[in-house]
Amino acid sequence: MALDRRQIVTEAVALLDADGLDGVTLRKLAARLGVQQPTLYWHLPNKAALITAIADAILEQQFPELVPPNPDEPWQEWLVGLAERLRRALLAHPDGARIISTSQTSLRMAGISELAISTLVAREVPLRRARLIVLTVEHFTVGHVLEEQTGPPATGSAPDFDLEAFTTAHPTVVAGIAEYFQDGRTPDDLFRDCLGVIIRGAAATAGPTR
Amino acid sequence: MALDRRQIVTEAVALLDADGLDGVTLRKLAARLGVQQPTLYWHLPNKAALITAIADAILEQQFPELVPPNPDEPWQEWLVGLAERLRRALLAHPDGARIISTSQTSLRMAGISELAISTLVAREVPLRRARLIVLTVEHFTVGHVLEEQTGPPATGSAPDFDLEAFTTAHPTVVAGIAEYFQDGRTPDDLFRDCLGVIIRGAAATAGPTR
DNA sequence: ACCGGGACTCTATCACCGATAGAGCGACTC
DNA sequence: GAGTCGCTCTATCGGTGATAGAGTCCCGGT
Repeated sequence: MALDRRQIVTEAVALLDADGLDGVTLRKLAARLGVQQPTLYWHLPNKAALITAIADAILEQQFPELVPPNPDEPWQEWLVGLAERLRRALLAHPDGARIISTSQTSLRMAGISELAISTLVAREVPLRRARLIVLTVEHFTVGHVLEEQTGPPATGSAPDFDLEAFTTAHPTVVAGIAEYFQDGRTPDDLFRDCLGVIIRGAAATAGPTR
Repeated sequence: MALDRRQIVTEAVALLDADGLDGVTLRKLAARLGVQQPTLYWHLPNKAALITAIADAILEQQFPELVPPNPDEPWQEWLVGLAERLRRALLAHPDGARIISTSQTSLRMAGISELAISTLVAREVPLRRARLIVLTVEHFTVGHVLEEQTGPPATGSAPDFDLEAFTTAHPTVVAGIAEYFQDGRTPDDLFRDCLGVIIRGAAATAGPTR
């Protein structure tokens, strides 16, 4: 029963979930598939291709189909929803953001861009502005999740991190964090709020508000 | 004459410039320093620490000192300039964006955040909004440069990339690129224009325009 | 003058990684 | 039955980050 690419990618994602990106090894992956490591090279040209395939699978999971907004939904809301789905796709697996930023531009990502830009254009946003807005949202999302996932070094076990010194050196940063999360706000809210800054700017001169 | 950390980092950056991030190897670095590889472990706990040190050095090169804006400069302009300096810092070395996104939050990066947020607060932007704006700008910048540096796979030698198929599948994306660059615009302009979207949103409800 | 200790570098070696070469094997076709 | 193609195997390469533990050399205290 021949090994097929689909099965390889599925198991690779499972391995990613279990061991993180650094744990995704051709040998470990082969072992999971009950096969020797060089066998994988019959199906893949190299490891980078595997990573790209994983990136595609991660996106596919959250974007099984690309759907434009309802005709009466403002594009701003729809675009926010798209960015939130993208973020959830990246957060759904360890190092998700690292993976899609490592892989060369995947076709599926281009498909998302195509949908987003053309949707805005259909809403009479000029092409140039539509592209700027979508690029901004996409790049911000990747950058943001990248930091979300790199973020906490370890659970309370910082290597030599001196919190007290950090606080006195960066009082405003610390105060800003404390202020934001004091009343029950979550990282989801933070992402949405940052996104709001972009969308507000996008709506400002994008043409008609809806 | 003892090897010192400063010297190690300097040579590591040179090696990065020559061979890219994947070329930064403890053995190659040691060879440049006229030393055996395990010697480096007396000065560094592990390779991750080296990457973090490189990230710090890259930022230091573009931000030798952290200067607030002139009293009469609008914070919007100043923040754009800050983001552009950050981008140039990342672009100045191969894989610059990958490096700072890999390294755990460096102190120098926190210093930049501190300066930016406190500057906006001094201009009477509420703390919460100041933080949102700065986070948005920073994350966007990293995400943007990350793609700028990952971008072109090779000079005309795409692996199996079918441009024609891509164009028919993503007409709006391709049209957007063509439209933007047709009249001499540069990637620098693209970054600035995207940043403009964010800044416009930031100014919209940030309080006084200046 | 000695000598002990710490700073710094060395050799040797691990376990593991991605990748390649080339043999083997089974099924299917002619 | 012979050959071919699809797929997997064994063996092995060069390279990587990391550790163990043995020097070496200088400097300060006695």
